[in-house]
Amino acid sequence: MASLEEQITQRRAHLDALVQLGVPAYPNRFDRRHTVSELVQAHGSRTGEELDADRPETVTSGRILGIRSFGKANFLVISDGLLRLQVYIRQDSLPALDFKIFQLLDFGDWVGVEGRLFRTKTNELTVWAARLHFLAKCHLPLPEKWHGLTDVEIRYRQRYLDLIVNPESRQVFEVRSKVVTAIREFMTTRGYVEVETPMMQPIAGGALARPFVTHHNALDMELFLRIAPELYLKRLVVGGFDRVFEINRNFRNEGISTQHNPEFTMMEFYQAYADYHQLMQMTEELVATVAQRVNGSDRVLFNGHQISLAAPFARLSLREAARDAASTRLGRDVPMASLRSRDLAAALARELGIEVDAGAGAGRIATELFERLCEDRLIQPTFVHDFPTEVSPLSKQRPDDPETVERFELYIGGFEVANAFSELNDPREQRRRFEDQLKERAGGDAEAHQMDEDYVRALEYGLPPTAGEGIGIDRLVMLLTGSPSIRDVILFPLMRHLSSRDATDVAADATDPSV
RNA sequence: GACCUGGUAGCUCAGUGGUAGAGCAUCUGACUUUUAAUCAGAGGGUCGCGGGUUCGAUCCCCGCCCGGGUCACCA
Repeated sequence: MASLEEQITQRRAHLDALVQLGVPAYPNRFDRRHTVSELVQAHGSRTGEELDADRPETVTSGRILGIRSFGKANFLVISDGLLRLQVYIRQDSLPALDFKIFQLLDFGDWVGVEGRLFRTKTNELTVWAARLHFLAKCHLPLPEKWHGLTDVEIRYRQRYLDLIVNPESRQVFEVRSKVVTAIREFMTTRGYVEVETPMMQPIAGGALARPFVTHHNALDMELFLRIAPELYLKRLVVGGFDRVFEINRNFRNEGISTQHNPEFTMMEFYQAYADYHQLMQMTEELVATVAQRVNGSDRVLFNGHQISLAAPFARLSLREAARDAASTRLGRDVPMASLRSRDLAAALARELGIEVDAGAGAGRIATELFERLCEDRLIQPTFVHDFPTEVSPLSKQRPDDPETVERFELYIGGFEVANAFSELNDPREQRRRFEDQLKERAGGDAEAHQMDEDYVRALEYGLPPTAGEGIGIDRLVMLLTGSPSIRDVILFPLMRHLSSRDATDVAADATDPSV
């Protein structure tokens, strides 16, 4: 007996046998006193003598990840998903029924255990079971206990399996949760109010990206999944929420890569009376605080790089970065003026072998040069600031240079982690910027911004001086967990459909009682 | 979208133009402090799917499906 079907049949037979013994197949509750993790944390450092002195009793539970059987003496390894604990099953220490239950258990089953803690001869912390309770059946064989599950496709499609057998995967998502908690606390203690704004929007605004389209039946209305919460959050600042933030998903209908998932989590926040300089400072503080909080260190190892997340971060102007990189590449001094004139910039791009859109102005070309020449080299945290106005339709210009806006992006590990700017709050200038975007849209740029009349109207009521920022949570978690792919920090990353036969899934057949 | 690369037992992986292999898991037996338990035995496969070449294909060729990576595009 060994094929998958046979193993499933065997496991079901074990469950049927339990029912024959009068054991409930699916009991409704189990009153556990301690989790496995609590027991390990409370007693993991205590000696056998100490345990024998006060004989701590417990009622605990978990999934069986190991069975070692010696006939009348047996060991289980149970896990609460985080830590593991051994259980000693001795035939003459248990009621006869409980021992029969033990004999019908399979790897992966859920059990409850009552007993006292002790240490075995090999000094392993162990529960000496006085009672054993059956809690739920695992009908399917688990991946191997030693190598775990390494097939990334199964790890992503069936994350539950990954979590059962790969503790390091569980750890990543524990860290992710702590990151969100730490950020939320960081923000709320600074007086930011957490809000929720629409994810279904009639105009997908606030970023330059292609949206997903959906439809509301009763209203017969086309809607877009949001690409950013930005315009709604700023409406709230107009309404008097002078510090707001939101942590939730954005959706962008674009390519997938190690750094891009179609839905991703962003923390976006707005602060009235602040400008982008203050946000740089706050961002340094936030990143270092969160790192300390979740890892106990502001240093991380990412893709083989030791990265220091301690403030202050490097600061680099976008055009200077592009000019310096271009100079190095060409072996001559490229004058800054080359990035300010459309014709000179286009010639420079040609010289560097970088293609740019025919309609691109000097600002877009300079940005393109930066992205192509500099971006992936920014391993240590770096604020790249002062973006061209042309690529920043919602940002406020520098008073001394209208071609440049007060905007920065934070790069760590070679990719963008945050994007922030002083918010454009002049409604007439905003309308003009939207109109420029409409021209680009008419020219075929599907990512150009649409006109949002209500947003302009909100600005007409008056947005105080405000700075805002978006921080990519997935990417921050990648850095803090050393995960090279965004799919490793998203519980259920988007995957293609399997064929209908495969998607039916052997498991579905196996657990269907009608089969 | 282009290129590179992978898909063999429940899992981790070998392998070959001539009836398909290991370890773990499974099943049978032994074993009252083991821990990747051990020992003895047994079973388990549409070699991703579909064509082609061949006396014969898991292997060679073509197409497709599903992953992973690099680039392009984006955040």
